[in-house]
Amino acid sequence: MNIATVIVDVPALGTDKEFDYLIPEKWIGIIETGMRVAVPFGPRTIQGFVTGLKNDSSFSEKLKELKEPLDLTPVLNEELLKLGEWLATDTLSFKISCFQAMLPAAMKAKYEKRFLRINMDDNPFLDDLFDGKTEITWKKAEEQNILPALHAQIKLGNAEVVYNVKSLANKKMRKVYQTMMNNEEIILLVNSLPQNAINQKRILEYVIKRQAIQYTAKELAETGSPQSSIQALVKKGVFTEKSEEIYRDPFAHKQFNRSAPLPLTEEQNKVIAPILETIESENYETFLLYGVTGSGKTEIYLQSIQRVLDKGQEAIVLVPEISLTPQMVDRFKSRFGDDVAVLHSGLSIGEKYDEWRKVQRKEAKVVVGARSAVFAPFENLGIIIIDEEHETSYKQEELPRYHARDVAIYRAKHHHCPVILGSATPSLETFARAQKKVYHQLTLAKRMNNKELPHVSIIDMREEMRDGNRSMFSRELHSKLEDRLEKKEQTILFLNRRGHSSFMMCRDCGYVMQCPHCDISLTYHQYTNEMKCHYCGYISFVPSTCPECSSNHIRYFGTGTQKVEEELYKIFPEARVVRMDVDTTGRKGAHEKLLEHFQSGKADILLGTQMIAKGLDFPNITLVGVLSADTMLHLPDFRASEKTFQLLTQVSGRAGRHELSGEVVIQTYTPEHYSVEYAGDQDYNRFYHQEMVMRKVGSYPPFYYLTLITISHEDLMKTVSTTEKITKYVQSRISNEAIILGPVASPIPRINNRYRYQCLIKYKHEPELKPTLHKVLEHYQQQYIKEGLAISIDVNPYMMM
DNA sequence: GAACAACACCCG
DNA sequence: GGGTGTTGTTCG
Repeated sequence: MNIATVIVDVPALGTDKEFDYLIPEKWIGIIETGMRVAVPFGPRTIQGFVTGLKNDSSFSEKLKELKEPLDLTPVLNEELLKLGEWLATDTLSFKISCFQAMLPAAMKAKYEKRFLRINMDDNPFLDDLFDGKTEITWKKAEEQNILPALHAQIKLGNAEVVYNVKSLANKKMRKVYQTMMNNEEIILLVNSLPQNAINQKRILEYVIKRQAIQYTAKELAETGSPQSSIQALVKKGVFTEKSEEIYRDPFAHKQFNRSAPLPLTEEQNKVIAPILETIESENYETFLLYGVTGSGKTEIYLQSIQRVLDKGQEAIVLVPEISLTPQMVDRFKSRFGDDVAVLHSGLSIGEKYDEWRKVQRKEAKVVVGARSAVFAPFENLGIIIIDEEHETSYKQEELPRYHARDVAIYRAKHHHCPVILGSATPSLETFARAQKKVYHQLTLAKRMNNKELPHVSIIDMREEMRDGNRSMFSRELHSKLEDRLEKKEQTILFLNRRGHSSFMMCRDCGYVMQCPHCDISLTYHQYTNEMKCHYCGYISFVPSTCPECSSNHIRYFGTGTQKVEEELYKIFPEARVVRMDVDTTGRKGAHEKLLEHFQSGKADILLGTQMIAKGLDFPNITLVGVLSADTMLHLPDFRASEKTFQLLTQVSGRAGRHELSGEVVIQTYTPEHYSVEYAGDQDYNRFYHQEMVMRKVGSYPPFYYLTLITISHEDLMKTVSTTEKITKYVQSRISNEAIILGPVASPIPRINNRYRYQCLIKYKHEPELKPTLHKVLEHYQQQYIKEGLAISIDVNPYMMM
């Protein structure tokens, strides 16, 4: 086996294939499938993944030798390599992008270009160019404007360019000092030291006191002695100096109280039985764990995982990014201790890398993390759990556009283990599959403490308006807020800002400030006092008079959290409000701090957007107010009703989870809409049936699969004509059963001066579709990429914009 | 994606 | 001729 097949780090269609490389003699037997290697590629050296080993190549020319391995052990096992290939075909992405998506960001290659001086003769000009050294980085040369001069020297044979592949990953190391001396020897040494060597003496006294075999640099430094005296002792042979890898521990400052399994209710016992059976019999099966909020889903997860661990297997738990609050992590850490690795975007690149390495080295058995944690490199998986299964954050919007649920099921089939999809409001796709017995449905209908679900009142804001109430708080919400403030109970106010955020409009002529590069209105940001485009980042001043008609009746509309906060202070000056949105939670850890502040009772009202809808479980919350339930309802998205229902149900579930019972007030302009009405009744079943009718009529999932093709280009005509051509071509290659919508302009027809057209394909079974789309990409990518034509294909899209 | 060869163009 | 900018090809 002296030839390696390699997928190289060039995300392009022409390079999305295996390249053969000779393995140099000294690496034979060391280089394995799944390792990262540095390979020469054209004139450069780049990173690649070894996908296989073989003895002969069909490549007709002479093979190049690969340069060196970048790992000691493979970073991708056979399963993950196969998964990557499948993912690439399934989502129409490049293999290299899929491999990279499976690994922590720290493993992405960093490339470095340097000039090396070859001619060492006395040459003042060369000395000057290289600043007296033997090499200079490309970056430095560029800054100093000496690139042309260096190129000239390369031609003369006085210098050359070397390419380096560096791993972004840096293991955190620390110095440790070991001593082989016993007490007597040390005392002898202390006595032989000169009088003034107090620092060395102090260290040795510490050593005698501690009697440890090894000391960290930090420990020795704490004796108050400088680094130089430690080095002096190393020289004298007291210590041997070593480096060892340490893990960055994001939870180092935290104490986790060990928790024991809780006794299960009768209902929970019924539900967990088939899961445990599947774990025992090592079969693949997908379960839908459908349970209302507070019904004890997490305990089911924990005890299922316990069984998996008892069998010596491993577990993956996916949670939506937003709910990776300490609360969730706490529950897993306190049950499974150091067996848990946590992977989420709040960690630094290095921290993520360390958590990943814990898994790779089998030091962790349970991974709790967001979407990408589904790729955790376990080899003996016993269960995959996806909590809040309906969350759209499980779909990655960038390449590769995969859905964690699909990956989970793929991996579970490979490992013969169960997948649990947990939700109080399952996605229609999942629930429909459970109804069809594709998934095994398990239901938890009762809340654990037998608390009743909170009472929900739906307020028609049109009526409030008619009765002369122009405030954003209905009379009912107002009086309930007053009541809670008096009783010192807590309230959550939820503002569904997605849909329309605050924009400027002239009351006289109706002018709305638009982004000059995108067909979207600018959003007003109070904290910076700017008008900002959410798509291209364009920033403009805030007009004081209307640019169209010069009227000074230009005002901002839509309700931002800041505006609600101001209003709250006006009505309830004594209320202590915590505001949570992108502005107040930007900094790392801010999220947790605000929640802690609220939890400890230092605030009366928690005001926020989406991010407060999930996972919060505070005993003193007795009122939940939704300020405008229907802003999302009018988005051009067939899932708008589903999302509205889910969100309203989720927020309502925040109230009265403990001793105190709760109330929910939902304010809306469309109380008659079924998603609002059924959310008010907390009636998932009726919502499901109504929504399924709508989906059937519209030929949407779960009745049809979708694939969305979006074409964008600076020139409108080019965009339209290309979309037309592609649509026609696709139509000619697939059956009449499929429905093709388009070409039509995208919901946002222009972003960053690029026009956007799209074509939506609805289908049930089209084996030719993916090959056809691949051909489309091949055809156009080659032909048009230089003109700036962009084609994006999203299989099972969640964002229709 | 990036390097480079091939090509076109311009210089006055 | 030579410098400069653009385009197309290729990478094992």
